Amino acid sequence: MITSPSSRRRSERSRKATLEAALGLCAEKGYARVTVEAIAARAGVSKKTIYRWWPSKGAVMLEAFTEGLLDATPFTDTGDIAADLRTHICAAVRLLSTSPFGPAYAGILSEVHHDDALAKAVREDLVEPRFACAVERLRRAGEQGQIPADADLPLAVEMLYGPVYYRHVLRKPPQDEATVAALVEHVLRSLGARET
Amino acid sequence: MITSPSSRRRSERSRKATLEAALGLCAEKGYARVTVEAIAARAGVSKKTIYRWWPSKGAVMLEAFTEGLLDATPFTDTGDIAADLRTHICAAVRLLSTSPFGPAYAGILSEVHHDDALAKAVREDLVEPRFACAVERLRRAGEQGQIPADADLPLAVEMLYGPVYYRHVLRKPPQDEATVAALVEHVLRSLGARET
Amino acid sequence: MITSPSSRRRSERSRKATLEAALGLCAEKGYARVTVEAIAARAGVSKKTIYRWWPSKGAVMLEAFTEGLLDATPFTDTGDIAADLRTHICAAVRLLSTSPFGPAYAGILSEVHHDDALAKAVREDLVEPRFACAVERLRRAGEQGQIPADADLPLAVEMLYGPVYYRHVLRKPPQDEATVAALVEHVLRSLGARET
Amino acid sequence: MITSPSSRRRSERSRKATLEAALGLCAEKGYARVTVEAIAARAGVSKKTIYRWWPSKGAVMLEAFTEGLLDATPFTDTGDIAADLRTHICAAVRLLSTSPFGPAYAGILSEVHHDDALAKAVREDLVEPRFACAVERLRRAGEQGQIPADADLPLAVEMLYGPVYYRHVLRKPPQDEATVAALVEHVLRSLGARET
DNA sequence: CTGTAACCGAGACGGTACGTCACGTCTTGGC
DNA sequence: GCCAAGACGTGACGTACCGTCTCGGTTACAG
Repeated sequence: MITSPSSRRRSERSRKATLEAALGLCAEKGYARVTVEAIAARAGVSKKTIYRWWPSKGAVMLEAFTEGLLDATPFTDTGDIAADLRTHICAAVRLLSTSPFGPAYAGILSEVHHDDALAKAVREDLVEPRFACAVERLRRAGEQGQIPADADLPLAVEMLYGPVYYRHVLRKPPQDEATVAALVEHVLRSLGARET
Repeated sequence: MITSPSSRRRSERSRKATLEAALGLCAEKGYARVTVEAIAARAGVSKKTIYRWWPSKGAVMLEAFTEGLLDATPFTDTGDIAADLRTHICAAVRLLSTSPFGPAYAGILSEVHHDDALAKAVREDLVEPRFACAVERLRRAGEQGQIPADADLPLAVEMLYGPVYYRHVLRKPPQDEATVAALVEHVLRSLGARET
Repeated sequence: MITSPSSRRRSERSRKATLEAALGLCAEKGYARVTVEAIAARAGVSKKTIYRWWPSKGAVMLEAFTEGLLDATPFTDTGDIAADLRTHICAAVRLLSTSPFGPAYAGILSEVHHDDALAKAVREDLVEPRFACAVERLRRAGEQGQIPADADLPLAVEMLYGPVYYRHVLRKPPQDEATVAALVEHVLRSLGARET
Repeated sequence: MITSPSSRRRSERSRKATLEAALGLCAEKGYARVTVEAIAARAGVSKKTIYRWWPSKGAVMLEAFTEGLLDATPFTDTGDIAADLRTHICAAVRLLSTSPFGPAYAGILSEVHHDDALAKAVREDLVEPRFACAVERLRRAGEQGQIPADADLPLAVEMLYGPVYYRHVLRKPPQDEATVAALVEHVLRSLGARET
């Protein structure tokens, strides 16, 4: 984690209020217009306290975003790889279409380019675990014979997530369910999966 | 264009110097640490002049980036759709791996989320024209029977560009040529193209 | 004069419009808020033209003020020195209470401290001629026996004008007629004049 | 005072450094060329801090000037009204001839015309207290029979200060001691004082 | 009676300073 | 002994004018 995970002395009240204020302000004024000053003021917390526990606004937002993210996009295994991928990608798209999570993640990504620690935290705490989950789910599909054993699974995952990021960072309208379904179908077909 | 494209009286010298300074500073200190003040100082141009012709730092960078982009990633038509896509995507990946263009584009994308005018300019002047070129190239491939006539071409283009954006915004290592080749092959296969 | 006195080619229309705009703006927004840009815009004249004929805003204002001043505060000689001084001082006080002349003169004085040319122009074109007139009027009064022959006339003039400047620069309420009358009477008495 | 006189948290170090820098720069480059930026830079203080405690450059200068003024021009009471007035006026003239106080006060006066708060502060904190002192000193002289009981004391004070302001704002050479002596003598005589 | 040169309006230009904002650090005093 | 409150130095923001400088267009003398 980018934040020191805990301290006996850390005030949970301050932590909660800070994260809540951060997301709230993000929803109201957009990520870029949120300042540490404003978060502190809204949370009734001093700037010093924020800087004590997080290195930057991005880190606050990442923690807030992550807390909101985890249950929103579960990886299920119903035995139907296409359906599971559709479910997962749809959930991700839906989350990114939702305020404040969409703007928050966009903002976090925008800081990734000049904040090495944040970049590391995003990749290690957020992206790679879920990437690995997706690969793992495909691997099981391979074991079940739904896709060839030698399929290039990381490439497939990139082909799934890529268009989601593409639309999000360019602020294009997010995929609807049919588009997600087509995407999943194409990706599976590109791996040489049997048609469903 | 986000800038009024011309004014008889506009000083070409100032324009050139500004764009050059913007890219130079971006290479040296990173997009986020470039300020309009610094661009003005380096270019020997007044801040007022920059604000007269561009609404924001992002707009300056976009113009500079666009000028550098256009010849770097041409769309060729050699008759071999796979080869042409490889060529194009490789060029794009290579440009994004190159300072100052990679950082510049990442920075531009980071402003897209809070700058509507810039978002519009990026989409209309940069993304959509090239997206359309790619679709058009695929359409011709369809006419030549290299891919099915009813293929979902926009989806294919998103599957091509998506992973490039995905890696770029997450600061993952860019694709190498083999990965690009695999990507292109998978996308074509997902469309139902005859194997080459 | 601080301005080059004339040129055959000089546009009288521009000159008039400039002076008028300067006084008008001074009345509306106060001397300090008047800018050369605004004068030029209001007068329908280019900044270049203003700078061609006047070295500074203060010089424009001085010319405008002087044109308005000269007939406003004549030196009469009715044979009664006390009455004539009252008339003159009252006229001066009244002019300085009048927009835009009061603010304009206050503004000019405020520039005198950092503009040597303007200081010289104010003294030579405005202050000293009128100072000399006052001394001369007192000298004639001395010849007529209204005040002693050896009176310190410059000191007397300073005692007359001084309080007017004092109130003006401190933005105290200007003298009313009775106060002017008392002032004149005191000054004459201080010179050893016979009581009237 | 134009400034809130105190705040428990205000840094005395910053306040001192600011006032000192303001006077120093005023001496070196003249009031008009002093900028808040330069004061901040020289004092090692942030502009924000200056604007937190003073509303304008003029207010800074006024505080600096006032601190320097108070002991420079005391009102003594030796029992000899003429001598005391000479002493006081000479001290004032001398202060106004001294850098940076002369330029500073001239500059302050120049802002009085477009800054109502400053005008009020100058009058209330600077001019009127001293004016009242002078009237009071004259009143005691009246009690002692040095001047008539019904003399117009405020008018007398204006006749004393007026010429000092007159010369100062017009940048005429300041009065020498003999001129001050003559002025005082004339003013007292104008009140009907017994000759000394 | 027609060049041609000065003047004109317009406004872009390189600058300086403005007054504001947010940063991240530091200090104080109350709980 | 922790924390809110907020002052502090720093530095960039976007704006306003400065005074200089081209631009074309117009005007009015001089050849």
